[in-house]
Amino acid sequence: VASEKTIGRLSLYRRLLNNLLAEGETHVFSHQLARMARGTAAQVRRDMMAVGYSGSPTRGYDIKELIKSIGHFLDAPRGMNVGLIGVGNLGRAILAYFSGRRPKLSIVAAFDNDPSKINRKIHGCPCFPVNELTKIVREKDIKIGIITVPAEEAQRVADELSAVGVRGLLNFAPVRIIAHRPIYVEDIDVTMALEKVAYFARQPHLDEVAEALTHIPDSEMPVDTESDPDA
Amino acid sequence: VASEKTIGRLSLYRRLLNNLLAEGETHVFSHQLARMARGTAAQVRRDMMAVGYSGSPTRGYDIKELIKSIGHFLDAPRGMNVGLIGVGNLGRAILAYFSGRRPKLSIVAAFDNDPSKINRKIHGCPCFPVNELTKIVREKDIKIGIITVPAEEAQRVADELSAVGVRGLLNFAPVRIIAHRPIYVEDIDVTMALEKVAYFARQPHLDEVAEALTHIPDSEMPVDTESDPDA
DNA sequence: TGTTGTGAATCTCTTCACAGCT
DNA sequence: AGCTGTGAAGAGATTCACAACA
Repeated sequence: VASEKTIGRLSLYRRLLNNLLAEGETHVFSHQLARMARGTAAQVRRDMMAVGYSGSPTRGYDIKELIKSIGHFLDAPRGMNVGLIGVGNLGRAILAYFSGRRPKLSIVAAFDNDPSKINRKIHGCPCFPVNELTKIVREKDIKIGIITVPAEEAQRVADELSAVGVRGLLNFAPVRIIAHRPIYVEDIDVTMALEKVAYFARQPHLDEVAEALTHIPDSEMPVDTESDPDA
Repeated sequence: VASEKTIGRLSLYRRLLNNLLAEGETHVFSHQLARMARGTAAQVRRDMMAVGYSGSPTRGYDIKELIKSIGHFLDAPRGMNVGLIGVGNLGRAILAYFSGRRPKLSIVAAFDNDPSKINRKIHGCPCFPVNELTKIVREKDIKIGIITVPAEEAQRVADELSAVGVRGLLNFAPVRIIAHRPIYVEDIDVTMALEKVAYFARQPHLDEVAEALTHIPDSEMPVDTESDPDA
């Protein structure tokens, strides 16, 4: 078990590694991965400790092997089925993005009440009426729910899902869901994110504020400077 | 200036406070706000220190006043204009959600290349062709960009935006943007979020894991127990 | 030389615990 | 009695810095 932050970064590393692989690379050093992930080399190495993968001091990390190790660590061995509730613009965007990818984490059912949406496939995903939620979640062994319904309905949907044994929720509705049994809830709150951007964008010249460190003069690398401090 | 986490929570508190106000409440205690925000009372009080608002020991916080104070602290006095690039499903979802709200943070222009979308209003927001991006950003004094284009185009769009003086980006594309000048970037990475949920949902019985603490038996409150330890 | 892996130090965030107020 | 505001302690996350290795 690792911290929430580490898990998030591992997911990011994996995506970056897949990109590298697609470009034909075979090995990568911690500082390279760090730069792509906007982090530090030490951080990358620390995260690798969590997955238990070791690189070679000469060649760095073997990309293929590392992807496999991260997969071992992150993914459920037999994958996990996901359901999406609320096929509005946002729901469709997510269906489109995930359709076909990630066999270990596939959206196997969508739910909505609009008759024009139900009983057909949307971006490759079958869509059911919401009143069949319980039935289908059981049938398809859905363990994770993505909530993309309007704010007013989010709590009710969450209650239903957790009652049928769903173990995790990704909630896009601008509401803090109150769970009545142990369940992991991750909120994606666009308003909060936008207000954060507005706040930090406005800070006079905290140019070097956390995330803004993205600005790196190409020449110097953010390697932890194991270099001579007297230089 | 406050930490990223504090800013996020303040944005959340404000939304919760507005809900309370709509329900006719006038005052709130730190532990009430904390429960709604899934936090602790001490945390709430600490965050209040950042905005510099003081409550009364007897009545708690005056909701109206507190909302005003948070606004003072978070919002730019004259507001900030926002532009959205990429009017796909996701872009439309965001336009729909923000249309009309937040006068201090309004989306004043959208951009896309699809001829059927440009030169008309979508959810109340005028839509322009992407090749007019620079011109319109200048004209409308846009300071924040929301990137909802496909991954391949995200970096290019970000470069253009930062070149015209945009100071913050909210990026939905599954790409780590490399900034070439100081600019604040906040990524919303749905894949990462979903994988996080999958990971923690799967943990055997770390029922009490961080976010899962949502499960509160209604009776007992997560007040910091300034109570008698001998009881 | 330049890298990895990791104990130790540092930095940041959260919680505790209590004085002060009403 | 029960709350707020806050110094101080505690937890947690990140970074440093160096031994070990190729």
